[in-house]
Amino acid sequence: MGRGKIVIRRIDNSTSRQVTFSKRRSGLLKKAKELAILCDADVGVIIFSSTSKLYEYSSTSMKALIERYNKTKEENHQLGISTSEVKYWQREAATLRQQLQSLHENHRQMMGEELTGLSVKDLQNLENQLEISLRGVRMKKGNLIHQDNMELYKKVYGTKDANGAHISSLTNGLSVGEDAGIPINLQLSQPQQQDNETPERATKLGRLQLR
Amino acid sequence: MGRGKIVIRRIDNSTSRQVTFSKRRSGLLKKAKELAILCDADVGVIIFSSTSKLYEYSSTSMKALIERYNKTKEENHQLGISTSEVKYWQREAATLRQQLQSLHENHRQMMGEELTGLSVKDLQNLENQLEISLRGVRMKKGNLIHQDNMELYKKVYGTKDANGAHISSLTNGLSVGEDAGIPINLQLSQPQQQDNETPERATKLGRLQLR
DNA sequence: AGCTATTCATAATG
DNA sequence: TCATTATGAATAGCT
Repeated sequence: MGRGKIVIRRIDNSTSRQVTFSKRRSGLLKKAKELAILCDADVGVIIFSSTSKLYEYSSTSMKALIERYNKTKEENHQLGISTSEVKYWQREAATLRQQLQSLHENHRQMMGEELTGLSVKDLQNLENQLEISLRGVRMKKGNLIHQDNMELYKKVYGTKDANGAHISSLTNGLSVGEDAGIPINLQLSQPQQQDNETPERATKLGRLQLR
Repeated sequence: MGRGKIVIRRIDNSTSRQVTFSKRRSGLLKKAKELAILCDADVGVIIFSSTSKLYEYSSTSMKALIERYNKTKEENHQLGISTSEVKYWQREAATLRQQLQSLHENHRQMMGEELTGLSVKDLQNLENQLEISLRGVRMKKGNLIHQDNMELYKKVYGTKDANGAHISSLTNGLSVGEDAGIPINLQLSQPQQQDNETPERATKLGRLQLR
């Protein structure tokens, strides 16, 4: 339909390619409209030019059409595009939220809060765990203080072999039980707030908000 | 183009509408292909017949085309369709995962594990918190045992006023410090595993898997 | 952008 | 649904 037949292959001449694009584009969109009206169909056309400019037509709304398209595809092929992808991430978020909630409840129990609903046995287990934790923490603290002391010792008395009696006397104290009864001789800078001032809630961790 | 001119309006006759749909549909798809090839454009066509059957053409992949379309639209209008919805839920999941990880780390610390990297001050705070928790748990346990005892007492000695000396002697024991030194006289069924058997890790809560 | 000779698409029909 | 054909529409190549 023109002054001569053409073969369907990329038009090399940039200008005539541009011209043809313009003509045929409007032709295509017109045909799409006609089809939609004549045959009561739902038609959508998306065209990106080689320069990435967008042209489109949709008999209803493109959004609705695309969603309909996705839904249809999903049903047929289990081929998930955006819609099912959304579902996937929603499920993911839900799972994570549940885990978070569960862990949060547990955490509150370990903080000594929200203890209602626990049986005596539960409480006993919790108590045992807390004692174990406490021992672990005190042990670690003891180790750390000992290290700090050693380094301080070196600084004060010179860099050579500060081991010997000191180590053994201190390491003895580490298998300790109830209280942090480790002799603190040369503490660096941290003031030991011996006995309970009100500590901030958690060691790390900002506010948690569960939704 | 045909034996006579037609006006563009819905074809009433169902049969000829069907026929026209078939012809024009293939025509439209052909034109779309030609446009894509001739002019180096990215073209997609979606057609739903009046009976909801889907026909489509896309010069590349429809998924890619739709995503490109959405992205372009988003940039222009901030009109978010599926793609941005996916992003929303991805962000949501990422946030939750971070919270979970953070809480999990904190939890491990309260379990006396993963203590490396904490300063002496951190450890001191943790220790204080654990002591507070421990007091809370012991207090609660004491209350619970006392309650159980009272009920048992009632069952054994009759339903009337089992208060008096018993209560005061027990409630005294509740403000206790280091050990769960509450006299247990009449325990119901829970065997008191006095002193530390290995307790299961947490009180509740199954395995946590962070990804 | 227009114009127009041609080709193409398709309405009507069998 | 398929084939044929007359006709109008679309458009390639020019200006």
